[in-house]
Amino acid sequence: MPKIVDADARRQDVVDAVFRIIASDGLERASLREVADEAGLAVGSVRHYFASSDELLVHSFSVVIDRIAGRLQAALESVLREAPGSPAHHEAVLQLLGQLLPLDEEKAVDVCVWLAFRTAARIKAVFAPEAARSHRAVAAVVGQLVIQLLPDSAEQQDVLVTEAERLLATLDGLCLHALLQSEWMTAQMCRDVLEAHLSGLYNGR
Amino acid sequence: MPKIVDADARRQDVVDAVFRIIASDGLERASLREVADEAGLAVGSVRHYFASSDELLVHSFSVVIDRIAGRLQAALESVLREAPGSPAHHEAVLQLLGQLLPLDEEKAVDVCVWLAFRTAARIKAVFAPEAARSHRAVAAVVGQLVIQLLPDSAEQQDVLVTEAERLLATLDGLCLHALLQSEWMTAQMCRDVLEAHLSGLYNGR
DNA sequence: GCCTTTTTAGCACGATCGTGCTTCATCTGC
DNA sequence: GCAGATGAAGCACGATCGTGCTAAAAAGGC
Repeated sequence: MPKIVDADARRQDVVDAVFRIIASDGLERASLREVADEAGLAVGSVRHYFASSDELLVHSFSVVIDRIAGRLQAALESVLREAPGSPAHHEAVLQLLGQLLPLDEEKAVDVCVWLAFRTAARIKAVFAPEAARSHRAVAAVVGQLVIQLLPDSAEQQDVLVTEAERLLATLDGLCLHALLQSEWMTAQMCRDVLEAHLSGLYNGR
Repeated sequence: MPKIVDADARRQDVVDAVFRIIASDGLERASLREVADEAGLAVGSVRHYFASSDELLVHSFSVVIDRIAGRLQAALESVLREAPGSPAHHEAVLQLLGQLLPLDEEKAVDVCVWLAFRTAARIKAVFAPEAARSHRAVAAVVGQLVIQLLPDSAEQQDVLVTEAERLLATLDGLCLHALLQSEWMTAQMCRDVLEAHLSGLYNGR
């Protein structure tokens, strides 16, 4: 009876439009009208798939979290497959950390949208649950990575926590700088900073 | 002839209202009407002192940059007064880096407003010049600090640049986390992370 | 006491926003 | 072929925004 449309695919098209708008014009410009235009639909159509503006944005937040967390998880498994200390292991670690940086066009959109939602969650309470989920997911992966990199400090829980938090902070700071000063914070500079941080991790303990 | 009002003081009152609104409700809520209400004035009065909304916001950005840069400069002079390696020197360095973190209520407002304007500058071109000035000012201080902390690497320009950028990234990341997850990223955690980073800097080279 | 200039206050316009609601088109199952 | 569910589109309302503009209020100089 109904007109058959792949609803999930349509929803994803709309979410992609949201991502493009946030990446280019910021979260505050991601209104229903702008999103509908970008997706080539009418406002009423977008609202057919998302009950409200908040639901659309929260769902978009959720999608970008899943995308990033999925890439992180896959990269973590690559790290765990390599022998600690080997060059391949080192490269896999760099690859993992690079998932959180805007090193190519696709990841640039993702981390930009991701950061926009996280900062917006400070003000807009509807984003808070997803922001907390995002934080837990990333912290879990980076925490496991730090445990892997600092096996000698396994008994010193506080050292592991501090180092995980330090690595997380450096990553978020790099991400911020790469997004705000892209001409200065190049991909090479990101890699140099990560190398320096890792070498400090290896030698320090 | 005129009604005598200290125009500069009035402008500062309005700017303070802008700060409070941004810190509590975000930059996008800092409209002329909200700012006027917060300052206890009428919209027309605010517009008497600031030609437009953009001028008000850009001037507010400039004020917060000067505040932070001034504190950084003063802290840098304290650092330079102490003998490198002494406990007093170490404490002065921590004090300097803490100027960029929301460790008390006053600094929390400042760094929150500061971050809001910097991220907005990615989208709103009117903020770009001040954002660039902010970046230069902070990078100059942190750069001098890194030179002071790594005298042995004075000839390796690239090492100094990388370490300055790494310290900047860690600071911005800590600031972001402290603002977004204030219950987890406490002042003590910030200090632990900074201590770990500095100890890595001392031993690494 | 009045005049002039600064300060304060307010109105009105067009633009944008989210959203409740209605209307039309489209396609499937019978 | 047609009934009915579903997708697509649009209107209208109230709220908020920046801004051009006007007008009242306040206060020092004469």
